[in-house]
Amino acid sequence: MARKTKENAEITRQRIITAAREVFAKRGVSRTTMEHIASHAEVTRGAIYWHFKNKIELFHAMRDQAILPLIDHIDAVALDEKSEDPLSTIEQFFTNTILTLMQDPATNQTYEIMMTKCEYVDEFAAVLQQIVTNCDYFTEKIRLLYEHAKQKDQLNAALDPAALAMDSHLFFSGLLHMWVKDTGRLGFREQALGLIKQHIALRRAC
Amino acid sequence: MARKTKENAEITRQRIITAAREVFAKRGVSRTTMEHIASHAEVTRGAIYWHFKNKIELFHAMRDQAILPLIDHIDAVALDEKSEDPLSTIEQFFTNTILTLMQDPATNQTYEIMMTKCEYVDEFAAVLQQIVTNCDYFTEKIRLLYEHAKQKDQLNAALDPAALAMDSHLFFSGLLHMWVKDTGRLGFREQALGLIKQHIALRRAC
DNA sequence: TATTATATACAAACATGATTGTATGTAAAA
DNA sequence: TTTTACATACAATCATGTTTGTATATAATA
Repeated sequence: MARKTKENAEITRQRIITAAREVFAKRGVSRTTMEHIASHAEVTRGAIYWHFKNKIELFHAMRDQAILPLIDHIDAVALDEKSEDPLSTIEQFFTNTILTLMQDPATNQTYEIMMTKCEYVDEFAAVLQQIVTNCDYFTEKIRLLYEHAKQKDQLNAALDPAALAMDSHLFFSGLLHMWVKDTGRLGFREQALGLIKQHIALRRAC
Repeated sequence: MARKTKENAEITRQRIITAAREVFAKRGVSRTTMEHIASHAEVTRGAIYWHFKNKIELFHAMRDQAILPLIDHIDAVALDEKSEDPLSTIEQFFTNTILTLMQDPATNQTYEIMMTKCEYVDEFAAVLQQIVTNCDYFTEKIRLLYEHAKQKDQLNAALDPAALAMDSHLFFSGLLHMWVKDTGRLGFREQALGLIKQHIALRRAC
Protein backbone atom coordinates (compact mmCIF):
# COMPACT_ATOMS: atom_id res chain seq x y z
CA MET A 1 0.00 0.00 0.00
CA ALA A 2 0.98 3.54 -0.62
CA ARG A 3 2.70 5.66 1.95
CA LYS A 4 0.56 8.16 3.86
CA THR A 5 1.28 11.73 4.87
CA LYS A 6 2.19 12.49 8.47
CA GLU A 7 -1.36 13.61 9.15
CA ASN A 8 -2.76 10.41 7.73
CA ALA A 9 -0.29 8.36 9.71
CA GLU A 10 -1.44 10.07 12.89
CA ILE A 11 -5.01 9.27 11.98
CA THR A 12 -4.04 5.63 11.49
CA ARG A 13 -2.33 5.64 14.88
CA GLN A 14 -5.44 6.99 16.53
CA ARG A 15 -7.62 4.48 14.71
CA ILE A 16 -5.46 1.73 16.10
CA ILE A 17 -5.76 3.05 19.65
CA THR A 18 -9.52 3.35 19.31
CA ALA A 19 -9.78 -0.12 17.85
CA ALA A 20 -7.62 -1.54 20.62
CA ARG A 21 -9.87 0.03 23.24
CA GLU A 22 -12.99 -1.37 21.63
CA VAL A 23 -11.56 -4.84 21.25
CA PHE A 24 -10.05 -4.82 24.75
CA ALA A 25 -13.48 -3.94 26.11
CA LYS A 26 -15.07 -6.78 24.24
CA ARG A 27 -12.53 -9.58 24.65
CA GLY A 28 -10.29 -8.49 27.52
CA VAL A 29 -6.68 -7.44 27.11
CA SER A 30 -5.11 -10.90 27.28
CA ARG A 31 -7.43 -12.55 24.84
CA THR A 32 -7.15 -9.73 22.36
CA THR A 33 -4.68 -10.50 19.60
CA MET A 34 -2.92 -8.01 17.40
CA GLU A 35 -4.88 -9.45 14.50
CA HIS A 36 -8.18 -8.68 16.25
CA ILE A 37 -7.15 -5.08 16.67
CA ALA A 38 -5.78 -4.83 13.17
CA SER A 39 -8.88 -6.09 11.44
CA HIS A 40 -11.11 -3.93 13.64
CA ALA A 41 -9.04 -0.89 12.69
CA GLU A 42 -9.03 -2.02 9.08
CA VAL A 43 -5.26 -2.17 8.87
CA THR A 44 -2.79 -5.06 9.03
CA ARG A 45 -0.64 -6.09 11.96
CA GLY A 46 2.23 -4.49 10.14
CA ALA A 47 0.68 -1.08 10.72
CA ILE A 48 0.30 -1.74 14.42
CA TYR A 49 3.87 -2.95 14.80
CA TRP A 50 5.00 0.15 12.97
CA HIS A 51 3.30 2.47 15.45
CA PHE A 52 3.65 0.41 18.64
CA LYS A 53 6.28 -1.97 19.86
CA ASN A 54 3.79 -4.46 21.27
CA LYS A 55 0.46 -4.80 23.04
CA ILE A 56 1.46 -3.18 26.28
CA GLU A 57 2.75 -0.06 24.55
CA LEU A 58 -0.59 0.17 22.84
CA PHE A 59 -2.31 -0.32 26.16
CA HIS A 60 -0.31 2.54 27.66
CA ALA A 61 -1.19 4.82 24.76
CA MET A 62 -4.85 4.08 25.34
CA ARG A 63 -4.53 4.53 29.09
CA ASP A 64 -2.74 7.87 28.78
CA GLN A 65 -5.58 9.31 26.75
CA ALA A 66 -7.97 8.67 29.63
CA ILE A 67 -5.70 9.23 32.62
CA LEU A 68 -3.68 12.30 31.73
CA PRO A 69 -6.72 14.61 31.48
CA LEU A 70 -7.82 13.34 34.87
CA ILE A 71 -4.44 14.10 36.42
CA ASP A 72 -4.68 17.56 34.93
CA HIS A 73 -8.12 17.88 36.39
CA ILE A 74 -7.06 17.08 39.90
CA ASP A 75 -4.07 19.34 39.59
CA ALA A 76 -6.39 22.14 38.59
CA VAL A 77 -8.61 21.40 41.55
CA ALA A 78 -5.66 21.41 43.91
CA LEU A 79 -4.66 24.83 42.61
CA ASP A 80 -7.98 26.02 43.90
CA GLU A 81 -6.47 26.03 47.37
CA LYS A 82 -7.76 29.47 48.17
CA SER A 83 -11.30 28.32 47.61
CA GLU A 84 -13.84 29.68 50.04
CA ASP A 85 -15.53 26.31 50.27
CA PRO A 86 -13.05 23.43 50.10
CA LEU A 87 -15.68 20.78 50.79
CA SER A 88 -17.63 21.87 47.75
CA THR A 89 -14.42 21.82 45.76
CA ILE A 90 -13.97 18.16 46.64
CA GLU A 91 -17.58 17.45 45.81
CA GLN A 92 -17.18 19.21 42.48
CA PHE A 93 -14.16 17.14 41.63
CA PHE A 94 -15.96 13.87 42.28
CA THR A 95 -19.00 15.06 40.40
CA ASN A 96 -17.01 16.26 37.42
CA THR A 97 -15.22 12.97 37.15
CA ILE A 98 -18.49 11.09 37.06
CA LEU A 99 -19.86 13.54 34.52
CA THR A 100 -16.83 12.90 32.33
CA LEU A 101 -17.54 9.18 32.44
CA MET A 102 -21.14 9.85 31.52
CA GLN A 103 -20.30 12.10 28.61
CA ASP A 104 -17.17 10.52 27.22
CA PRO A 105 -17.71 6.87 26.23
CA ALA A 106 -14.04 6.43 25.34
CA THR A 107 -12.86 7.39 28.82
CA ASN A 108 -15.55 5.26 30.37
CA GLN A 109 -14.52 2.29 28.29
CA THR A 110 -10.88 2.70 29.23
CA TYR A 111 -11.80 2.68 32.91
CA GLU A 112 -13.87 -0.40 32.36
CA ILE A 113 -10.91 -2.13 30.76
CA MET A 114 -8.53 -1.12 33.51
CA MET A 115 -10.88 -2.26 36.25
CA THR A 116 -12.41 -5.44 34.89
CA LYS A 117 -10.68 -6.49 31.69
CA CYS A 118 -6.99 -6.46 32.49
CA GLU A 119 -4.71 -8.79 34.41
CA TYR A 120 -1.99 -7.00 36.27
CA VAL A 121 0.84 -9.48 35.92
CA ASP A 122 4.24 -9.45 34.23
CA GLU A 123 4.54 -6.33 32.08
CA PHE A 124 1.21 -5.11 33.46
CA ALA A 125 2.25 -5.40 37.10
CA ALA A 126 3.96 -2.02 36.85
CA VAL A 127 0.68 -0.43 35.77
CA LEU A 128 -0.88 -1.45 39.06
CA GLN A 129 1.88 0.28 40.95
CA GLN A 130 1.30 3.41 38.90
CA ILE A 131 -2.36 3.24 39.83
CA VAL A 132 -1.49 2.99 43.53
CA THR A 133 0.89 5.92 43.17
CA ASN A 134 -1.85 7.96 41.51
CA CYS A 135 -4.16 7.05 44.37
CA ASP A 136 -1.65 8.38 46.88
CA TYR A 137 -1.26 11.57 44.90
CA PHE A 138 -5.00 11.92 44.72
CA THR A 139 -5.50 11.27 48.42
CA GLU A 140 -2.89 13.84 49.33
CA LYS A 141 -4.67 16.52 47.30
CA ILE A 142 -7.93 15.71 49.01
CA ARG A 143 -6.22 15.81 52.39
CA LEU A 144 -5.00 19.34 51.75
CA LEU A 145 -8.51 20.45 50.91
CA TYR A 146 -9.81 18.89 54.12
CA GLU A 147 -7.08 20.75 56.02
CA HIS A 148 -8.31 24.01 54.59
CA ALA A 149 -11.86 23.13 55.41
CA LYS A 150 -10.83 22.44 58.97
CA GLN A 151 -9.04 25.77 59.25
CA LYS A 152 -12.19 27.45 58.08
CA ASP A 153 -14.22 25.53 60.65
CA GLN A 154 -16.31 24.00 57.91
CA LEU A 155 -15.40 20.55 59.11
CA ASN A 156 -16.86 18.61 61.98
CA ALA A 157 -14.22 19.47 64.57
CA ALA A 158 -13.26 16.02 65.81
CA LEU A 159 -12.32 14.72 62.38
CA ASP A 160 -8.81 14.11 61.15
CA PRO A 161 -8.17 15.39 57.61
CA ALA A 162 -5.77 12.57 56.71
CA ALA A 163 -8.19 9.84 57.73
CA LEU A 164 -11.07 11.68 56.08
CA ALA A 165 -9.14 11.93 52.86
CA MET A 166 -8.50 8.20 52.93
CA ASP A 167 -12.15 7.52 53.61
CA SER A 168 -13.14 9.73 50.69
CA HIS A 169 -10.63 8.13 48.42
CA LEU A 170 -11.91 4.67 49.29
CA PHE A 171 -15.46 5.83 48.78
CA PHE A 172 -14.64 7.27 45.39
CA SER A 173 -12.61 4.28 44.35
CA GLY A 174 -15.53 2.04 45.27
CA LEU A 175 -17.87 4.36 43.44
CA LEU A 176 -15.88 4.16 40.23
CA HIS A 177 -15.73 0.38 40.48
CA MET A 178 -19.46 0.07 40.95
CA TRP A 179 -20.04 2.60 38.20
CA VAL A 180 -18.07 0.48 35.80
CA LYS A 181 -19.38 -2.88 36.92
CA ASP A 182 -23.02 -2.01 37.14
CA THR A 183 -23.68 -1.81 33.44
CA GLY A 184 -26.71 -4.05 33.30
CA ARG A 185 -29.21 -2.38 35.54
CA LEU A 186 -29.27 1.37 35.39
CA GLY A 187 -30.05 1.78 39.05
CA PHE A 188 -26.66 2.51 40.43
CA ARG A 189 -25.50 5.11 37.97
CA GLU A 190 -28.48 7.26 38.70
CA GLN A 191 -27.69 7.48 42.38
CA ALA A 192 -24.00 8.19 41.93
CA LEU A 193 -24.23 11.97 42.09
CA GLY A 194 -26.54 11.78 45.09
CA LEU A 195 -24.10 9.54 46.92
CA ILE A 196 -21.31 12.04 46.39
CA LYS A 197 -23.47 14.82 47.80
CA GLN A 198 -24.30 12.83 50.90
CA HIS A 199 -20.73 11.70 51.38
CA ILE A 200 -19.55 15.28 51.61
CA ALA A 201 -22.56 16.45 53.62
CA LEU A 202 -21.60 13.92 56.27
CA ARG A 203 -18.41 15.88 56.88
CA ARG A 204 -19.77 19.35 57.26
CA ALA A 205 -19.80 20.91 60.69
CA CYS A 206 -23.09 20.17 62.42
CA MET B 1 -1.41 -44.77 36.85
CA ALA B 2 -3.24 -46.70 39.43
CA ARG B 3 -6.64 -45.75 40.60
CA LYS B 4 -6.77 -43.87 43.91
CA THR B 5 -9.24 -44.17 46.76
CA LYS B 6 -11.96 -41.58 47.09
CA GLU B 7 -10.02 -39.86 49.84
CA ASN B 8 -6.91 -39.65 47.71
CA ALA B 9 -8.89 -38.37 44.78
CA GLU B 10 -10.29 -35.62 46.93
CA ILE B 11 -6.79 -34.71 48.00
CA THR B 12 -5.76 -34.53 44.36
CA ARG B 13 -8.73 -32.30 43.62
CA GLN B 14 -7.78 -29.93 46.38
CA ARG B 15 -4.15 -29.91 45.28
CA ILE B 16 -5.30 -28.85 41.84
CA ILE B 17 -7.41 -26.01 43.24
CA THR B 18 -4.54 -24.81 45.38
CA ALA B 19 -2.13 -25.01 42.48
CA ALA B 20 -4.55 -23.13 40.25
CA ARG B 21 -4.82 -20.35 42.81
CA GLU B 22 -1.08 -20.04 43.13
CA VAL B 23 -0.48 -20.02 39.39
CA PHE B 24 -3.39 -17.63 38.74
CA ALA B 25 -1.87 -15.25 41.26
CA LYS B 26 1.48 -15.43 39.57
CA ARG B 27 0.54 -15.38 35.89
CA GLY B 28 -3.05 -14.12 35.78
CA VAL B 29 -6.01 -16.29 34.87
CA SER B 30 -5.83 -15.86 31.09
CA ARG B 31 -2.13 -16.54 30.75
CA THR B 32 -2.31 -19.59 32.97
CA THR B 33 -2.45 -22.80 30.98
CA MET B 34 -3.74 -26.11 32.20
CA GLU B 35 -0.20 -27.41 31.85
CA HIS B 36 1.09 -24.71 34.24
CA ILE B 37 -1.42 -25.78 36.84
CA ALA B 38 -0.81 -29.47 36.25
CA SER B 39 2.93 -29.31 36.69
CA HIS B 40 2.60 -27.06 39.73
CA ALA B 41 0.21 -29.58 41.26
CA GLU B 42 2.47 -32.43 40.19
CA VAL B 43 -0.23 -34.13 38.15
CA THR B 44 -0.94 -34.24 34.42
CA ARG B 45 -3.58 -32.30 32.53
CA GLY B 46 -5.51 -35.54 32.41
CA ALA B 47 -6.07 -35.30 36.15
CA ILE B 48 -7.34 -31.75 35.89
CA TYR B 49 -9.71 -32.55 33.05
CA TRP B 50 -10.98 -35.45 35.08
CA HIS B 51 -11.91 -33.26 38.04
CA PHE B 52 -12.88 -30.08 36.17
CA LYS B 53 -14.45 -29.47 32.82
CA ASN B 54 -12.21 -26.52 31.99
CA LYS B 55 -10.46 -23.49 33.42
CA ILE B 56 -13.54 -21.58 34.42
CA GLU B 57 -14.96 -24.47 36.39
CA LEU B 58 -11.67 -24.64 38.22
CA PHE B 59 -11.86 -20.90 38.78
CA HIS B 60 -15.31 -21.24 40.27
CA ALA B 61 -14.17 -24.01 42.60
CA MET B 62 -11.40 -21.76 43.83
CA ARG B 63 -13.71 -18.79 44.16
CA ASP B 64 -16.32 -20.72 46.13
CA GLN B 65 -13.77 -21.67 48.75
CA ALA B 66 -13.14 -18.00 49.47
CA ILE B 67 -16.57 -16.51 48.90
CA LEU B 68 -18.96 -18.98 50.50
CA PRO B 69 -17.51 -18.55 54.03
CA LEU B 70 -17.86 -14.80 53.58
CA ILE B 71 -21.49 -15.10 52.58
CA ASP B 72 -22.05 -17.25 55.65
CA HIS B 73 -20.31 -14.62 57.69
CA ILE B 74 -22.55 -11.80 56.57
CA ASP B 75 -25.62 -13.96 57.00
CA ALA B 76 -24.53 -14.62 60.57
CA VAL B 77 -24.02 -10.92 61.12
CA ALA B 78 -27.44 -10.14 59.72
CA LEU B 79 -28.98 -12.62 62.13
CA ASP B 80 -27.64 -10.42 64.87
CA GLU B 81 -30.50 -8.03 64.19
CA LYS B 82 -31.42 -7.74 67.80
CA SER B 83 -27.98 -6.44 68.62
CA GLU B 84 -27.86 -3.64 71.17
CA ASP B 85 -25.27 -1.80 69.13
CA PRO B 86 -25.83 -2.21 65.37
CA LEU B 87 -23.08 0.22 64.42
CA SER B 88 -20.54 -1.89 66.27
CA THR B 89 -21.94 -4.94 64.54
CA ILE B 90 -21.18 -3.37 61.18
CA GLU B 91 -17.74 -2.35 62.36
CA GLN B 92 -17.12 -5.88 63.58
CA PHE B 93 -18.09 -7.32 60.24
CA PHE B 94 -15.67 -5.10 58.35
CA THR B 95 -12.94 -5.77 60.86
CA ASN B 96 -13.45 -9.51 60.81
CA THR B 97 -13.27 -9.61 57.05
CA ILE B 98 -9.97 -7.79 57.08
CA LEU B 99 -8.70 -10.08 59.81
CA THR B 100 -9.62 -13.06 57.67
CA LEU B 101 -7.57 -11.66 54.82
CA MET B 102 -4.66 -11.13 57.20
CA GLN B 103 -4.80 -14.61 58.63
CA ASP B 104 -5.78 -16.70 55.65
CA PRO B 105 -3.34 -16.32 52.74
CA ALA B 106 -5.46 -18.52 50.49
CA THR B 107 -8.50 -16.28 50.82
CA ASN B 108 -6.36 -13.20 50.38
CA GLN B 109 -4.82 -14.64 47.24
CA THR B 110 -8.21 -15.47 45.79
CA TYR B 111 -9.36 -11.91 46.34
CA GLU B 112 -6.21 -10.66 44.71
CA ILE B 113 -6.91 -12.81 41.68
CA MET B 114 -10.52 -11.72 41.42
CA MET B 115 -9.64 -8.05 41.71
CA THR B 116 -6.45 -7.69 39.69
CA LYS B 117 -5.71 -10.90 37.83
CA CYS B 118 -8.90 -11.77 36.03
CA GLU B 119 -10.59 -10.43 32.93
CA TYR B 120 -14.36 -10.47 33.15
CA VAL B 121 -15.25 -11.30 29.58
CA ASP B 122 -16.98 -14.20 27.85
CA GLU B 123 -17.45 -17.04 30.35
CA PHE B 124 -16.15 -14.76 33.10
CA ALA B 125 -18.65 -11.98 32.44
CA ALA B 126 -21.24 -13.84 34.47
CA VAL B 127 -18.90 -13.83 37.46
CA LEU B 128 -18.94 -10.04 37.45
CA GLN B 129 -22.71 -10.06 37.60
CA GLN B 130 -22.57 -12.45 40.55
CA ILE B 131 -20.21 -10.05 42.28
CA VAL B 132 -22.61 -7.17 41.72
CA THR B 133 -25.46 -9.28 43.03
CA ASN B 134 -23.44 -10.11 46.12
CA CYS B 135 -22.76 -6.42 46.59
CA ASP B 136 -26.46 -5.68 46.53
CA TYR B 137 -27.11 -8.43 49.05
CA PHE B 138 -24.35 -7.10 51.23
CA THR B 139 -25.55 -3.51 51.02
CA GLU B 140 -29.06 -4.53 51.96
CA LYS B 141 -27.83 -6.28 55.11
CA ILE B 142 -25.89 -3.19 56.11
CA ARG B 143 -28.92 -1.04 55.43
CA LEU B 144 -31.01 -3.08 57.85
CA LEU B 145 -28.41 -2.61 60.54
CA TYR B 146 -28.40 1.13 59.94
CA GLU B 147 -32.17 1.12 60.22
CA HIS B 148 -31.92 -0.49 63.62
CA ALA B 149 -29.27 1.95 64.68
CA LYS B 150 -31.55 4.77 63.67
CA GLN B 151 -34.45 3.35 65.66
CA LYS B 152 -32.19 3.22 68.68
CA ASP B 153 -31.12 6.83 68.10
CA GLN B 154 -27.53 5.76 67.74
CA LEU B 155 -27.36 7.37 64.35
CA ASN B 156 -26.90 10.99 63.48
CA ALA B 157 -30.56 11.87 62.97
CA ALA B 158 -30.45 13.49 59.55
CA LEU B 159 -28.88 10.47 57.86
CA ASP B 160 -30.65 8.09 55.51
CA PRO B 161 -29.92 4.42 56.19
CA ALA B 162 -30.07 3.41 52.54
CA ALA B 163 -27.61 6.05 51.42
CA LEU B 164 -25.39 5.35 54.41
CA ALA B 165 -25.32 1.67 53.55
CA MET B 166 -24.25 2.48 50.01
CA ASP B 167 -21.57 4.81 51.28
CA SER B 168 -20.29 2.09 53.62
CA HIS B 169 -20.37 -0.47 50.90
CA LEU B 170 -18.38 1.75 48.57
CA PHE B 171 -15.93 2.50 51.35
CA PHE B 172 -15.46 -1.17 52.08
CA SER B 173 -15.19 -2.10 48.45
CA GLY B 174 -12.52 0.54 48.01
CA LEU B 175 -10.80 -0.69 51.15
CA LEU B 176 -10.60 -4.26 49.87
CA HIS B 177 -9.25 -3.08 46.55
CA MET B 178 -6.55 -1.00 48.15
CA TRP B 179 -5.78 -3.80 50.56
CA VAL B 180 -5.17 -6.14 47.68
CA LYS B 181 -3.31 -3.71 45.44
CA ASP B 182 -1.06 -2.21 48.04
CA THR B 183 1.20 -5.20 48.47
CA GLY B 184 4.50 -3.42 48.04
CA ARG B 185 4.57 -0.89 50.84
CA LEU B 186 3.06 -2.00 54.08
CA GLY B 187 1.65 1.41 54.92
CA PHE B 188 -1.91 0.92 53.88
CA ARG B 189 -2.63 -2.40 55.47
CA GLU B 190 -1.65 -1.09 58.86
CA GLN B 191 -4.20 1.68 58.75
CA ALA B 192 -7.05 -0.46 57.49
CA LEU B 193 -8.55 -1.25 60.87
CA GLY B 194 -8.24 2.37 61.97
CA LEU B 195 -10.04 3.52 58.84
CA ILE B 196 -12.93 1.21 59.58
CA LYS B 197 -13.19 2.57 63.10
CA GLN B 198 -13.28 6.16 61.90
CA HIS B 199 -15.74 5.36 59.13
CA ILE B 200 -18.26 4.09 61.65
CA ALA B 201 -17.48 6.76 64.22
CA LEU B 202 -18.47 9.35 61.63
CA ARG B 203 -21.99 7.99 61.74
CA ARG B 204 -22.65 7.96 65.44
CA ALA B 205 -24.99 10.50 66.90
CA CYS B 206 -23.06 13.61 67.89
C1' DT C 1 -15.33 -65.45 51.20
C1' DA C 2 -13.64 -65.49 46.68
C1' DT C 3 -14.48 -64.00 42.18
C1' DT C 4 -15.89 -61.07 38.66
C1' DA C 5 -17.46 -56.89 36.41
C1' DT C 6 -17.38 -52.18 36.09
C1' DA C 7 -16.53 -47.57 37.06
C1' DT C 8 -12.79 -44.61 38.57
C1' DA C 9 -8.66 -41.78 38.52
C1' DC C 10 -5.65 -40.68 36.27
C1' DA C 11 -1.26 -40.59 32.31
C1' DA C 12 0.19 -40.14 27.67
C1' DA C 13 -0.29 -39.24 22.91
C1' DC C 14 -2.64 -36.84 19.16
C1' DA C 15 -4.61 -33.50 16.09
C1' DT C 16 -5.51 -28.92 15.37
C1' DG C 17 -5.48 -24.18 15.42
C1' DA C 18 -3.86 -19.88 17.04
C1' DT C 19 -0.46 -16.10 17.94
C1' DT C 20 3.83 -13.72 18.03
C1' DG C 21 7.79 -11.26 16.27
C1' DT C 22 10.41 -10.51 12.45
C1' DA C 23 11.92 -10.11 7.88
C1' DT C 24 11.13 -8.56 3.52
C1' DG C 25 8.72 -5.95 -0.13
C1' DT C 26 6.95 -1.53 -1.97
C1' DA C 27 5.06 2.82 -3.34
C1' DA C 28 4.63 7.34 -2.26
C1' DA C 29 6.09 11.41 0.56
C1' DA C 30 9.85 14.46 1.76
C1' DT D 1 17.19 9.66 -3.39
C1' DT D 2 16.14 8.34 1.00
C1' DT D 3 12.80 7.57 4.42
C1' DT D 4 8.43 6.57 5.79
C1' DA D 5 4.26 3.99 6.39
C1' DC D 6 2.62 0.44 5.87
C1' DA D 7 1.29 -4.87 3.69
C1' DT D 8 2.65 -9.56 3.15
C1' DA D 9 5.00 -13.75 4.01
C1' DC D 10 7.46 -16.72 7.20
C1' DA D 11 9.03 -19.47 11.12
C1' DA D 12 8.41 -21.20 15.44
C1' DT D 13 6.06 -22.05 19.48
C1' DC D 14 2.26 -22.97 22.35
C1' DA D 15 -2.31 -24.29 24.16
C1' DT D 16 -6.59 -26.77 23.93
C1' DG D 17 -9.74 -30.54 23.94
C1' DT D 18 -10.08 -35.21 22.96
C1' DT D 19 -8.92 -39.82 22.66
C1' DT D 20 -6.94 -43.84 24.14
C1' DG D 21 -4.78 -46.79 27.52
C1' DT D 22 -4.48 -48.91 32.09
C1' DA D 23 -4.17 -50.24 36.85
C1' DT D 24 -6.91 -50.48 40.59
C1' DA D 25 -10.78 -49.51 43.97
C1' DT D 26 -15.27 -50.91 44.70
C1' DA D 27 -19.59 -53.15 44.29
C1' DA D 28 -22.10 -57.13 42.86
C1' DT D 29 -22.45 -61.91 42.64
C1' DA D 30 -21.83 -66.69 43.45
